[in-house]
Amino acid sequence: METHFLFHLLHQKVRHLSKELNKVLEQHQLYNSQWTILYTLSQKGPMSQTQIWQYLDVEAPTVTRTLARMEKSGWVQRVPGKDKRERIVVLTDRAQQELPDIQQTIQQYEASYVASLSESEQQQLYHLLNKLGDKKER
Amino acid sequence: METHFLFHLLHQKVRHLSKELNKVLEQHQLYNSQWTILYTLSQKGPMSQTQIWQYLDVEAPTVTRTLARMEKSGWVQRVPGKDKRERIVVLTDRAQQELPDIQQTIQQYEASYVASLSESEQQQLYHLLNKLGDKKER
DNA sequence: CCAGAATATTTACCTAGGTAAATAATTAAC
DNA sequence: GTTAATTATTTACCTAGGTAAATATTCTGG
Repeated sequence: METHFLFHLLHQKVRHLSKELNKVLEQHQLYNSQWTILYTLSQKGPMSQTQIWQYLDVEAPTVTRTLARMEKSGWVQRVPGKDKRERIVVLTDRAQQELPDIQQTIQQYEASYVASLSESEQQQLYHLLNKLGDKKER
Repeated sequence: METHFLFHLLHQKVRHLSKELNKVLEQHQLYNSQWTILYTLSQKGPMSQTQIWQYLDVEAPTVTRTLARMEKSGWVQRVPGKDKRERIVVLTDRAQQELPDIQQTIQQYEASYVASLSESEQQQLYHLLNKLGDKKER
C-alpha cells in the first residue's frame, strides 16, 4: 500500500474538517481551537495554562495566544494563582450560558460527519488511529 | 461512542505527524507542505498554480504563498504561460537533483510511522478515513 | 540566606491554512 | 469591436501551530 496516500488523506480530512467546523461555529463567534479549550474547561473546571497545554498536547505559546484572543472576546478570564507565575483560566458567565447551545451545534455537526460510518466502524477507526505511530522503539 | 474523542484524536495525530515530518525534513531545508508540492510536481510535471491548488484541494492564496517561499529558496521557478494570467510552476535543477534523497527520507519516516499497523490495518484505516464525512445528503 | 536551577508565561519570528477583495488577462455576448 | 462576465493570481487580514529566547517567580543546595 502506498503510504503516501494514507498520509495525504489524513491531512486532507483534518483540514476539511476544521474548515467546516469553523464555518459551523461562526454563528457562535467561535473557532474550532477555541472550542477545544472551552470544552476542556467546562469538563475539568478552572486550570492553569500549563495544565491546559499539557492536557491538549500543544505548545505553551499556542495556548497563550489562543487564550489571549478568547479573553479579548469574553470567553475566559485569566486570574492569578497563589503561585504568582501562573494564571488560572476560568470560563466567564457568558461562556457558561452559551455552552449548551454551542455544544449542541458541535454535537450535531460531528454526528452528521461521522454518520457515514457505522458504530463499529467508528470504533475501528478510533482504534487504528490510536495505534498509528505508536512507536515500539522507533 | 464519544465522537468528540475521535475528532480530537484525529487532530492530535495530524499535528503530531506534521511536527515530526517537519523535523525530519529540516536536514533538507524543506517543510512538510512544500514537500507535498515538490512531490506533486515531480509526479505530474509542470503545472499552473490553479492546477496545483485544485489537485491538492487547498485555497489559491495558500499555494501562492508557499510557492513564493519555495521560489525564494530555490526549489521551483514560476514561468509565464501562453495565457498571460497564469504562471507555470517548474522544478529547478537543484530540486530535481535532491529529490531522490528527500523522497528516501520521507519514505523511511512514513514507513516507520505506519509500522505499528499491519498491511491490512493500513488498508482498513485508509478505507475508513476515506469513508468518513462522505455525505450522502448531509 | 542567597546564588543558581527549574518552572510558568510571554515575546519574537517562522510556516500553513482560511476568507474577502483587488488586479490583470481572457472570453463571451451583444 | 467594445463591454461585461469569468478566470488566474495576488494582497490584506485573520487563526493556529511551531521553535528559541526572554522574563518573572519559585525552589533548592550549600
